[in-house]
Amino acid sequence: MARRKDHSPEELKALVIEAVLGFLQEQPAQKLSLRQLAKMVGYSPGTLINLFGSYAHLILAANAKTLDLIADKLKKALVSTEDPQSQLSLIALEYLSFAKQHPFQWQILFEHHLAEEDEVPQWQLSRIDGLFTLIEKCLEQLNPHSQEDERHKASRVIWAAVHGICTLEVDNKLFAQDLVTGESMINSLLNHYLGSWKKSNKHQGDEQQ
Amino acid sequence: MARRKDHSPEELKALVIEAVLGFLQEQPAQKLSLRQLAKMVGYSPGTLINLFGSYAHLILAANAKTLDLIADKLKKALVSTEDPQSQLSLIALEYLSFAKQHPFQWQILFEHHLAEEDEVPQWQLSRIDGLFTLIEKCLEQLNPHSQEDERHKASRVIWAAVHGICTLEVDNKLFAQDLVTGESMINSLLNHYLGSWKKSNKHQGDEQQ
DNA sequence: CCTTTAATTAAACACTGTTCAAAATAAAGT
DNA sequence: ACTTTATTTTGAACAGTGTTTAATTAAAGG
Repeated sequence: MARRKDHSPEELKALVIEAVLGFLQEQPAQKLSLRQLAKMVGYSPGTLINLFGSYAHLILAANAKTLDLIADKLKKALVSTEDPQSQLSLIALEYLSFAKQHPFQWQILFEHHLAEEDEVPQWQLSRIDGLFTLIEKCLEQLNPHSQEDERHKASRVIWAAVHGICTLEVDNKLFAQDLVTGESMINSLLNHYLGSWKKSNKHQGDEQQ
Repeated sequence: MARRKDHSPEELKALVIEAVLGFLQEQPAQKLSLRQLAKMVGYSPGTLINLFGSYAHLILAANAKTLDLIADKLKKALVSTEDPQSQLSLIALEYLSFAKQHPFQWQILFEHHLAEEDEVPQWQLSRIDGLFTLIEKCLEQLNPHSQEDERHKASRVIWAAVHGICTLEVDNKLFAQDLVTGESMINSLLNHYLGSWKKSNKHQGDEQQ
């Protein structure tokens, strides 16, 4: 039992990740396991472990793929219009759309925690940084007189807020009446927040008291 | 091996929940297990299961306790000032403060998912509804001319946004420079969003396009 | 005092991720 | 072509998980 070489390591990795994401299209992450994943791709559990290092790192690799898919969606949405506020609105709605279409894939992306002894790898961090840069560029178009640290902060606020809306929508924890959807909440958030933000240039109205 | 009656069922439940929350003060939820929890309180795993029904429902009971603790904190913060915007700011900051002080307890509160076959119990839903009512009352003071469905939506937007900030702060996924803290983000969010919201009464400026 | 009732648990069950030595084969060396 | 080396793959064992169940025992009722 050795060297079947049906697949190269990279091929096998891609195969496994595909199996993970396929599974998560229909069942939650709790029901996924290394052993049945191994059965799906026709290899033994041990093989998958010395491919990825551990089950946790296997999930991390699948999450990296998910992040790439999301980044692609957002970048495609970005080019469909010129107006920066519309751009922000579109990428936020695309973000929500992905979360709703792939709820389990979305959940595991943010609920999977590595053991604290090994830190999140660099390639994962730079992926996220790229998404923030996307937003900051919109903000710069929206208010060219804004300072970089203002845009830095606003990008975090906006993303965290949109992210919160998506999370609670997917988890069904908004307890909102039917007319209040994730989409309408994102519109409300962006219109009010950006409406005020783009007017507040020379550092006033941002801090309270 | 039977009927020790060292504790009444309610006493034992409280004891177990205390053990859960105590454990989560120092270790993440993944490292908690029914078996070592049983050892902590000096009972067998089976006893805990027919007390709570299952491990998932045991965690749910601990989460209910957490929600009560949070609700208490927020209500106490509410009475310390009269100004509605300050009230909203204070309860949001208290919410963040709890998340930072009890990160693992906080995480399990929102990352624990019941199997879809049994729905979330009613007493859990009404607890959350109470928190939304808190916010809606502030919004009514902030803008007495606002309509109920406007406040309904705004309360969801604000809470989801604050919640997103807390989640990403706890998970260390904001990737913000040192000056941008969860607190400063909450201030930015509330000042800009509420600043625009309280002026937009008669249904305008809320929907986009 | 005996019977019934109910609480408690040990043991078994079917899982889980991980480790490791053994097995199998492809590639390299002669 | 044959041997050796190196590498990939895995089955089996291990320690752990939540859950079920039959057996045990203490308390309550008559």
